[in-house]
Amino acid sequence: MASNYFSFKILSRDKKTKAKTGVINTPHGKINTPAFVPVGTAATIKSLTPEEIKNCGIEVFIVNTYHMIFRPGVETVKKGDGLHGFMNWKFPLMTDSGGFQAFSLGEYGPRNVSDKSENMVKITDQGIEFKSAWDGKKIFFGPHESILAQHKLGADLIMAFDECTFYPIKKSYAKRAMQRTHDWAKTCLQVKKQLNNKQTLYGIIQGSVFEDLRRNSANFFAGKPFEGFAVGSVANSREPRKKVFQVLDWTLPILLPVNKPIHFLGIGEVEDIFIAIEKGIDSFDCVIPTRLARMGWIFTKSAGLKNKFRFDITKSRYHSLKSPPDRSCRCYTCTNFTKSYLNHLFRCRELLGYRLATIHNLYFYANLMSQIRTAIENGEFLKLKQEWLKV
RNA sequence: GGGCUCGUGGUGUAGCGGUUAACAUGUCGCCCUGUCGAGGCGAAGAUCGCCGGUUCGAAUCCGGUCGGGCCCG
Repeated sequence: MASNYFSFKILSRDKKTKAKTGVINTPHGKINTPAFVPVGTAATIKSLTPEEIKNCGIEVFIVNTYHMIFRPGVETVKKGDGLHGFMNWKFPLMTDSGGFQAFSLGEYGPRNVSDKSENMVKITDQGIEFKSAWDGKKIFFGPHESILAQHKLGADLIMAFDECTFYPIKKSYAKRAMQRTHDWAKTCLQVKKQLNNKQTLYGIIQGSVFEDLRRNSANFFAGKPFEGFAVGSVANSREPRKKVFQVLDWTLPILLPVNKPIHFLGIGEVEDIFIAIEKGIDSFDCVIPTRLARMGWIFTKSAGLKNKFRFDITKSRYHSLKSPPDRSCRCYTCTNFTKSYLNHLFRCRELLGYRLATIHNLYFYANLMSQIRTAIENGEFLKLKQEWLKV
């Protein structure tokens, strides 16, 4: 175990925006920010080895606590020397609290708009009762359980247990969920202290799409001894796109003066990354590059904003094209294979197709973040943003 | 020369007397933002080789014909 624990240093600030570069130091090495954090749900970035992940330029990824609880079980991971040893990933890691699964695994039912919980996921002031996605067994999961599980998993950066809300939502319910999240946050801090835990704990700001609630939540977390902040329940609950960034406008002015790293949960599209960095965000996690890779979507700058910077390699028009997936890319995939070959692999559902597309997309995201960092350092963030987002 | 089989959307098949002919794949389109996801949804596409007959009704039964395959001489 390395001796240097967490620190966050801001290295440069853009003069015209809130964009900044920095370094998060962890016991497993540093993370350059702004950073993109890919998702390795089940203790793997699907289809890639740790070496391949690293070679894409990825410095950190996030594993899902909820999934580890059921398979293989946190004790098993702990016996395997924590996630780092279990996966043989020697670099920084993040874990999610498990709270998000109340949203992602629950039925999109009545709870959307009412205060009543009538789902297979039952939420109380104590925590969340989950019905296992694998065998239907019910388990209870609260702030205490979440921190304890994340403690055993041993990631460098961990998340406070929160309630991720649906949209649309009644304000009364959003307020209640936020208050619960605050109560749970306090419990998380207590449990962490009791465990003499040295992991870096992020508090998660909630409050849905309501300005006063979000400000309330940001103020609450700004005054608590969390090492970092995360903004939750924004991009994945069907909130109108406009609201997603309004939430940052409401909360970041409160959080930024505290000089702690700020993570934007679930954010992902290229355009969204530029907008969020401009407002002061330091890191993001998102399934987009990896999940879409398995669906045959290849990211390229040349596809442009209107195509969300990607194209579908499975289309018949790529059947015989001998050019690389992305001409301007220097990743392993693009320097060794053609569009035609990837098209073939996807049509045959060959495993290598998923792997090569994932490698490319992660490289694309890591490279994008690197370009953004350099631009911020050179005072050219807005220039780079405009170059990418021009229509 | 004789016998047996098969012929259904681009491709491979199911249906073997009765609603708008089913499925897979392919084509085209849409979707995916703290991963239930090595996907999901949708559209187009066949007058069931051809001709005739039986029947209220035939892709389905019968006869002929053309084409493919197999077997016996």
